[in-house]
Amino acid sequence: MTLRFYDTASAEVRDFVPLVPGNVSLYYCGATVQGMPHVGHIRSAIAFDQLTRWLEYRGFRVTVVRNVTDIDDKILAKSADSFGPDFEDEPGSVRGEEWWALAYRYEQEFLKAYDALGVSRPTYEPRATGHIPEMHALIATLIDRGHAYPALDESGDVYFDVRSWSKYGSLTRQNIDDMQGAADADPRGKKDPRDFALWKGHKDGEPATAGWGSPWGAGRPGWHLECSAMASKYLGDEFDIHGGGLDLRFPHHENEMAQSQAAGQGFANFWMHNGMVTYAGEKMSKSIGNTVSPSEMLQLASPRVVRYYLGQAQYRSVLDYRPTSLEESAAAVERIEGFISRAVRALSDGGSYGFATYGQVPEAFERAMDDDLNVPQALAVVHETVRSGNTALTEGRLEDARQALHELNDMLRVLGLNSVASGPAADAREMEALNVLVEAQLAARALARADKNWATSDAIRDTLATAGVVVEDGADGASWSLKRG
RNA sequence: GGUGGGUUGGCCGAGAGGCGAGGCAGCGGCCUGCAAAGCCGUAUACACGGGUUCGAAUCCCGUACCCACCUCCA
Repeated sequence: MTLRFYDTASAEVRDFVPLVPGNVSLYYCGATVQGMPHVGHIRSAIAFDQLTRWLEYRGFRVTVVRNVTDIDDKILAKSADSFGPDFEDEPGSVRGEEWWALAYRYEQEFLKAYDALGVSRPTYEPRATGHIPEMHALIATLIDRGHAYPALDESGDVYFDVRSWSKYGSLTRQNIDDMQGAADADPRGKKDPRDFALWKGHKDGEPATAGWGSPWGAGRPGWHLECSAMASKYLGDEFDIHGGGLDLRFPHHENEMAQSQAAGQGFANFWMHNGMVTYAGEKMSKSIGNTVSPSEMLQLASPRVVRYYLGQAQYRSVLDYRPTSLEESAAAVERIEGFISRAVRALSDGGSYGFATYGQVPEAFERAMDDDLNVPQALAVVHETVRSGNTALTEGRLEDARQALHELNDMLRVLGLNSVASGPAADAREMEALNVLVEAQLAARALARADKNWATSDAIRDTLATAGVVVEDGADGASWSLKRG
């Protein structure tokens, strides 16, 4: 078996070998907490969660860092608006909200969404504002080495000098001189319009809390610099994988790579980028206004179904959301859950799942995941296992059914489908009461059926169906479940 | 203009020279008192035009269209 991942920097699928045997260091870009999360953000997190889980299945110890960018232009602007006369009361918005309060509020919203959809917590989740000294050190190194300079005007900015770094553009294979709009960009105090800010000088009107002292004057961090500083702090000067959305390749990741390597670091060995979520063929984004939020999706389907949907495609492909998408995923998930509940009932074996170490997944599943996380192919193995398990149950081959159930369980764990709720959390006492009532109805129905009184039997089934209780007759009697919304 | 990626059956979505992944929907059957679930079967699918080859969805050349990025973006 060989693990292989697509590396954006070399534009090819390469064998993955960690720098330190047995350990993998992964940094992926998290949220800029300037607004509510949409499912595009969550898809990215799910993709890197699947990566993490697969590496863990393969026996690696994985250190995961996902940053929070908790200061930027939009956060400050939005906070400023909340003090202004044009402030509009949207759901969840707060009048007169300081930038740091606003950032924290959205950070919590992202966490809620990640948790609801079974995205494992990273090992570290550093905030940009907590790493100002590390950024200063990096800037100082870059200035010493001749790759950065204080702005030529009085802005207090510090810029990276792209002309001083011959490899600038190599991540995205771009030639500096071919970059569109470079010529007409506002040069401000830059030597070259493509130079980007490492440090942004404090401006009049910005809150004093949004400025930190530095050798180059008060200011705040540039976006790209944060990630460079935090990645090397937690993972070292060289680490295995840097991830993020495809839209971050340029300028964000190109700039990160330039800064860190110009400062003498090896930086990321692999660059992995997830594809965009689109809506009717267009990239989901705030500016277009075509976003769908995790909570909207969770109103339409269970967390497990939403996770299945967002994680079903190969992570690099475009995922186009359409109205029927969740229904199709729901049907697929119900097929899987149907086998599990039948198997657990037949095997009286419900207690041993959900934790403990990974067992063994089918070889075909391993091959699929090893090959750049081919989840669609892996899901084909999941469904084949469900089919053969169902057949084993029908034919009374309980050991084979047990084997299928165990394998299925491990596959679902790797895909993160075991750590999300399959339906709205039910109150245990209410479920208990419901169970007593339904079982009483089913007992009455069993009597009617024994008398071949089909009218009564069907009436009971219909009544229960009206209440959302689905009855299924099996060889060993009737069973019931709650219909999903 | 530059860079990267696409176009697969009614829909989603893998594959990458010869055996039609898988799911959803549909159709037929088995099972069932009837259902449901399950199982079995079921499709002249690979944007277009050339070429290479015994054989091309897959390789080569060309064309069309779509998407992303080119300093806000997951």
